[in-house]
Amino acid sequence: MIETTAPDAAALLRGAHLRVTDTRVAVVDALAALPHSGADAIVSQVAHRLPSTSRQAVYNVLNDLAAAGLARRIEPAGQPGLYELRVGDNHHHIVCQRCGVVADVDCVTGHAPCLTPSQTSGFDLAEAEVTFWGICANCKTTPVEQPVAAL
Amino acid sequence: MIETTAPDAAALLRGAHLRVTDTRVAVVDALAALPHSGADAIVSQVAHRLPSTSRQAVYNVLNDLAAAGLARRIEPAGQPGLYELRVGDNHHHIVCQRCGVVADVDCVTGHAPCLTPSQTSGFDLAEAEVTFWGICANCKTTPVEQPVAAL
DNA sequence: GCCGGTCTTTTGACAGTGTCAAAACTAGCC
DNA sequence: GGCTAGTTTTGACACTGTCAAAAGACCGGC
Repeated sequence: MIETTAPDAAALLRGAHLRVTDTRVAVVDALAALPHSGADAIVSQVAHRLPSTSRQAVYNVLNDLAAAGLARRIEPAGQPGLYELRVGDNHHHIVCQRCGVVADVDCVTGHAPCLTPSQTSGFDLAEAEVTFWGICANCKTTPVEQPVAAL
Repeated sequence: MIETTAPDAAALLRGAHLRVTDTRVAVVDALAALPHSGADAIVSQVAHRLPSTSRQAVYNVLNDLAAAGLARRIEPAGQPGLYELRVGDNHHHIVCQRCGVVADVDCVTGHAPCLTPSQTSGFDLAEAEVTFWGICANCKTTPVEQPVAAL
């Protein structure tokens, strides 16, 4: 499913002053279809529509999207970088320690108590990132298969 | 500096039921001297004392230390894994977006308001990890040189 | 003090993720 | 239609970390 080109993919790109190309539209669609997926998964997804697309092109597009603020890159420890289209809203992530699946968590407390450490060691604070670790509902009911991240 | 073998390195290892070897003591000392440093930096530091130490041995030791709970591995996005000896106390990290230097931040609010997201998407929550991003005092006063290098 | 078993380290190779560079191509605009 | 700058392709490479097997070192028992 979701082979359809979202009509707003092009608009999204234009809005960010990025040229609208097949590759980029396909990557945006892939991101919409597979949130929290790695570059590799995006490459596969894009390949369904544009088999000739190179891995490099996808990396370029993902970097462009991230630079333009259209996508966000997250990188939970022990996993390759993941990309998501949700940006601008301050949300966090919860990662399954067993299977690595990632879910969104809306900003923990509404405002941002965590975002103001008592001592910043002289840093100019730009943002805070919260990652929760746990076991997902699916893994809770399933015997151990293969751990992804150990902590 | 700090070429001295900390007298507690051996004790630390013994306490964790790990054999006390030169390599391990050297790695623990290196971690004490260079907190928040990557495997590569540890290898270099260890090489001062034990030039014959292989990269692989250091990786082994670091993994052993982490597994034994003596060290903790953190992995800020865009950087290789970093190790630190501080464990057990719930502290977080602030990372310089420009030079990559990492500083400790004691637990933000004393207790843990961030550690209880409203909705856990069915996850069994194990722990929360907070990473702050900003510009360190040093980079604030210096024009841009090169992004995320090491110290 | 010596011996043996087990744990560590060495050595060399390899896998995954991501980047660099240059040439060919294409979208957007005049 | 034609031009120019931005994109994509292709191929190679760097970095981080892991795997495997043999050699070596540590620790406990005798």
